[in-house]
Amino acid sequence: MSTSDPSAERPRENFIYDIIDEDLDQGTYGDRVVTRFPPEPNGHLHIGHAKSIVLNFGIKHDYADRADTQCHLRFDDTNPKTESPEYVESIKDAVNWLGYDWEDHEYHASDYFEQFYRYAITLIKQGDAYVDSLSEEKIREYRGTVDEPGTPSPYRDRSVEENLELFCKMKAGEFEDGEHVLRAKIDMSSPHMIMRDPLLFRILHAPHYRRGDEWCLYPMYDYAHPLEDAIEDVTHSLCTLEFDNNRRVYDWVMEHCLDADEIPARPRQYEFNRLNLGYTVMSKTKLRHLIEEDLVDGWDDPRLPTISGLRRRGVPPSAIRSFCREVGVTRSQSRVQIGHFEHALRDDLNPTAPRVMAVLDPLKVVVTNWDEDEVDWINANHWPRDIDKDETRPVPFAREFYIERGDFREDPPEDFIRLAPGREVRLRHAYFFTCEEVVRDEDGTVTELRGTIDPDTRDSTAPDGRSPDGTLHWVSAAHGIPFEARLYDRLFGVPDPDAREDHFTEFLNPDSLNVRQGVLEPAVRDLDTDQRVQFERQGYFWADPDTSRPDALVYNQIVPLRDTWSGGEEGLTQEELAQQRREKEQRKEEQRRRSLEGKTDPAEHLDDAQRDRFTHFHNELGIDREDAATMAGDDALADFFEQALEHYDAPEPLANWTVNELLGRLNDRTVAALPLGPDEFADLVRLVDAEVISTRGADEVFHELVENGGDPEAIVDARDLRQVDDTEALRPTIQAVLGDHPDEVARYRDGKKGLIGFFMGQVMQATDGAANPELARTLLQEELEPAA
RNA sequence: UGCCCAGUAGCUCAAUUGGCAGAGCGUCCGGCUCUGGACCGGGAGGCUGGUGGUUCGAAUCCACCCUGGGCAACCA
Repeated sequence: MSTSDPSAERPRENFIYDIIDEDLDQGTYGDRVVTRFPPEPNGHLHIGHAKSIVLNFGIKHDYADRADTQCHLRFDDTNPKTESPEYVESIKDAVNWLGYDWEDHEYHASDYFEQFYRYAITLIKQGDAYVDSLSEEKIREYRGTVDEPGTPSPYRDRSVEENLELFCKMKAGEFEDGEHVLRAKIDMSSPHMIMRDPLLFRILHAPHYRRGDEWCLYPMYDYAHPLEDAIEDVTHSLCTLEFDNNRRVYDWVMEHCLDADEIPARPRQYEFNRLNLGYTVMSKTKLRHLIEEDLVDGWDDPRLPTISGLRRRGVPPSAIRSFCREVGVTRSQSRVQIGHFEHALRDDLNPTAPRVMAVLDPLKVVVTNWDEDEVDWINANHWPRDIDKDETRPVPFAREFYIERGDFREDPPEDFIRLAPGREVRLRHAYFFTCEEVVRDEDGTVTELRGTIDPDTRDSTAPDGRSPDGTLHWVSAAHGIPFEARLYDRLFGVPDPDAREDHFTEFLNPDSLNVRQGVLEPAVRDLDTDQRVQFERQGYFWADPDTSRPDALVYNQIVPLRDTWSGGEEGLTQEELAQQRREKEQRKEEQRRRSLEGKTDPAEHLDDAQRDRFTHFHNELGIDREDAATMAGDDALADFFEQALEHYDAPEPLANWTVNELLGRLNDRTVAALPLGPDEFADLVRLVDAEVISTRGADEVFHELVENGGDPEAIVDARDLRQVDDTEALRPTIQAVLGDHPDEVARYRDGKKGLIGFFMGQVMQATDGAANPELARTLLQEELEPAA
């Protein structure tokens, strides 16, 4: 489905939708869902931005029936050196064209400068920020490296008063660029480089395109962005994967700038994978390079992935939207095949582009059994049979017409089903034609074909039922309109021009633009000039909005038709597929070998005290090396384990639970922060050990303990989780489950044995995890295979 | 030798949070009296990166390893 209305398109599930669903359920933000698209106005938008636009505005549309939704267009204009109003206009134009409306939610970060400043004052007063007077170089030096901690700046401990005074002077313009900066006071030894006292403000004596010379103090992204989101009450702040690290500062700024009561409903940042398209480049600098070096014709060159380029090429906005919804929004980096994009274009254009005939590389054909003056006006349908539309146009057939030069071969290969000497083909919408004579010039080049039509085949069928394999498009020589066709191919010859050692321009495809002088059937004159059409058997085209004139038509190829005959450009051949499979197999084998080689002793990295503990766990308690090392390597965890051991002396099950279950639920917390202590933990393990509860039941109890604490046995009683070991008590439940799922039972008996898991799940659910799993499994098998 | 993220069909992604490994694209075969392309039907394709562990049951939890990517701008 493709329409001009973005809200009519179906949403595609992704993890961000899951998060929003969850927040709506929990009421985290009440019924609000507010997203934003935050470009910096320092360049033109491309298809990668479109993915973000479609995601953010798509959420606004998709949740409109369930929530109070908004999507803000925010210009993140905090760097006066690179930004300009022309870019603002170009971006607004692009978002509009894509079909989205930000209503009255157009914002500029530069409008928030006063608030950024006030928040900074707050941070200074709290002791969370300080003015640093180190040089740019020194700051870098002091920051350390990835494996060496940074060292604090000598200015780090300036008094609040001094900081305040200095910061005011910075704003007042009393210093030169780079003399001072404002930094957050976080942790110079953090393993996360980004947390080593990130810069908040720098001095920049540069006029801002909106604020003029009002400010000489400009905020950094890491400081400004969270505040922009907070100021606008954004709920879900979506950005690309490379901002993953920045989320730490994002959260820090929120926690330290906002009031306590604002924190629960504060904006949160989520990262998704950016769009990487094959055979093109997408970075601003690379695009700019192509334009400045005149390697393409400007930002709107139809070969470029820019919005303006795609627009000029003729790509409909609805096709871009559906493409962006089809590509995955995930956290795994990926490169999307250009074929996917082309498929999305064809899918969109197929039901909307009327068919016409055009010959791009004309070869003249003369019908010897047709009168010179006779013209047969044929009523030809604009639409193929599978499209539910019925509009026709008159197409003139006369003695001389053009066909595609490539549709004729003098000595055709085996599977060639087009025209050759002595062969008969079907002329689209017209007669069967047989080639009888080939005319050449002195160079031997074919200049003309001569032959005859069968007058009894005007409606494309023959009275004797014969049916040629090939169908050719054609255009009457006397009626055809000469025109220029511009065929575009991928800009680069390799899928990853930006990821190679050589400069990316080395890989430019010299044939990315191919200009042809063709002839067009006259009925196109009756179509709107901006109507996208299909030239039959060739592709989708539209008149170039910049250069096409009524007396000199120029058509851009939007996308060619899929071509299974001439060796697919996008699809892979069987051999290529097999090759790819082999390569993958080899990669796996290699990885397997290396991963085995790289194995280390789990106790290797322990310090002396930890090693003693490890020895104790392993040798005296009989815990296996890996688990013993895992616990010994985490002092708090080991303490917890030992305390639990005092309460219930069963080393092995306790170790299993500590490592496999407890560690899994811990995430970033330490055991000390949990609402359950070692005694309760030990009690839980005892209950499982004594088979009072099943592991599944224990899982539920454990979940409750981790969330709210409490007494394990009390929870078991309250939830009635005591394990059911009684065959007669369990059998009815099992029979009920089987009775509720007759289809699955049939499929199981048919051989789909994997369904045993499904039945187990049902039984465990029905009993809230109380059923003894082994018994349940046995009984299920008994019931499912009665005769056995 | 740090920290973070990700590895599921050839490709892009799913998998109701521990319970049937699926979809789209591509590919192959068949159908369609008029596009070699559109449309319809069907097939093949998987050791879920690896090894061990926890569990009645693991793509999912734990440990270690392997592979790829990101992070050390007074850019965003």
